Amino acid sequence: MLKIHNSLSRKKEQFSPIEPGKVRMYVCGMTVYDYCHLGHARVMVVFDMVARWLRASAYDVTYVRNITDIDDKIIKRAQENGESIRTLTDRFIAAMHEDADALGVLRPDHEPRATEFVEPMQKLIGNLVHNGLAYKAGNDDMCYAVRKFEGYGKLSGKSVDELRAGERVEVAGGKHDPLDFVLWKHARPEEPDEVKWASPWGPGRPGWHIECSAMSSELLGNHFDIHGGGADLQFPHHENEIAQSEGAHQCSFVNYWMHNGFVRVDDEKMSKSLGNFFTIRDVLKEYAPEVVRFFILRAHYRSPLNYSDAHLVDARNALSRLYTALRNVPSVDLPEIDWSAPMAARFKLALDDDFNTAEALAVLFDLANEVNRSQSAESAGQLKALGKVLGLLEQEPQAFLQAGTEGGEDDSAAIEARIAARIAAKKAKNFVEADRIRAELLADGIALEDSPQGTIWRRA
RNA sequence: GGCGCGAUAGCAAAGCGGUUAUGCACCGGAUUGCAAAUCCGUGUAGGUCGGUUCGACUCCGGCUCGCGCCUCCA
Repeated sequence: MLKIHNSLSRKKEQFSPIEPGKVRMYVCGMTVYDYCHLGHARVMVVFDMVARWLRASAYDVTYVRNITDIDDKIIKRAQENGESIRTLTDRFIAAMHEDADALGVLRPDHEPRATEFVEPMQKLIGNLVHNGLAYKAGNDDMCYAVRKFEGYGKLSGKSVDELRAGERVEVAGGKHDPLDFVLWKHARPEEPDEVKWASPWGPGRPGWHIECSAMSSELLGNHFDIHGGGADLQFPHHENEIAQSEGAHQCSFVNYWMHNGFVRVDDEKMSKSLGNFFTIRDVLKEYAPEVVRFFILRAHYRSPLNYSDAHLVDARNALSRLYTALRNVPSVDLPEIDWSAPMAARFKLALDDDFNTAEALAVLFDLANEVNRSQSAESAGQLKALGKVLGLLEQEPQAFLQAGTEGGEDDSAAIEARIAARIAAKKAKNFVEADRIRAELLADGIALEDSPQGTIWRRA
């Protein structure tokens, strides 16, 4: 039985879907005005893993991950670049897909773009006005009256009075209360026409939080199972979503809230504002995408994850051990996983316990040991099959072990030639020459392994 | 200031009230022409002070330190 740590209760809870056998999940995705960094990689990989595990657990999953393609930073960036919003966002959506594909992140069932759901957003705001929860502020922005929503703060554990928002947030735009947030921004003259939509409250554009309430409701219904995102979205974004959706629909919004921990650099959160971020594509120039995926899944999704070269190298070496086992022992393809088999049962227990991928990977290493010891094709097949559940170990082992860095030249022919020279030297019992070639190759990052079947190489 | 999270061996990272986590690195052995890979084995833990308990890394409390949210942020 699956247990999920619910941010609402701050406890692990037994998972029980609204509709038996079906899971509807919404995850806050990217604001597309720049390349994705490793923090984004973590959200994508973590919830990809969640969706995969739910599917492996025989749930019929509908997974939605939205794209924010209208917001202040996008407008600003497009103006700086002298291009249209659409050109900018299209470009970075394509880049995001490239990064996600590389990391083995399967496409969600729906990737709604905010700009395509402006009508539902307006409908939602209309509901809020009707329910007395929204008002027109002094500057003509439509705002949410936070204090009128009972239960505001239940997700973040904050109380309206404790927030004392005025201390750090400037009360702007004639809001009734500093905590109130914008639902609909009235059009500013300096902004391009591209970001102006007609509305009952005058031309303008949606506030940030409303898109998720509208899109989740359109694609998953007013009440669904799982809502995920980075821990920094818990407040205010997700708190505001609850206020909007429950305020508009007058029903419960989400049953399980999941928040993943941050990627850090030198024990500090990796973020745009701190400027300490590494883009996915930069990291992929140094490390294989599967190594990055493995690095992310090695930690529990709620723990902080420190990024450093040493950790990525460590992850690469660890993953090599699994691939080496698969290289050394041919595997049979298993049509399906027998979850009652000891290793598979442990693996399942781990993932059922709030998606404990660290523990699940430990099982994979134990299984690799068993594979090496028994040389069993069935065990090897099981290792492959379990790895696949996490989106790992799907490459040809040799391809992984011999892969160079992205864009590096293919020098395998030269390597093979030097290996042939060494074999000739060995045959002639010229071990000094053979060892010299081997040392030379190792200096070039190529490690040799002799076996009765011949000599094979991998990148060290 | 308010709210929350964490502190595990050289590094990384889990479970668990009593029995080997796991990976990388290290050491010994097997194997090998020598290595590598692999196997076998050894060692190195649980911030600090108290409490509960027959027994605590694991539960409770204090302290110290680190981090996050309270402002756009995955």
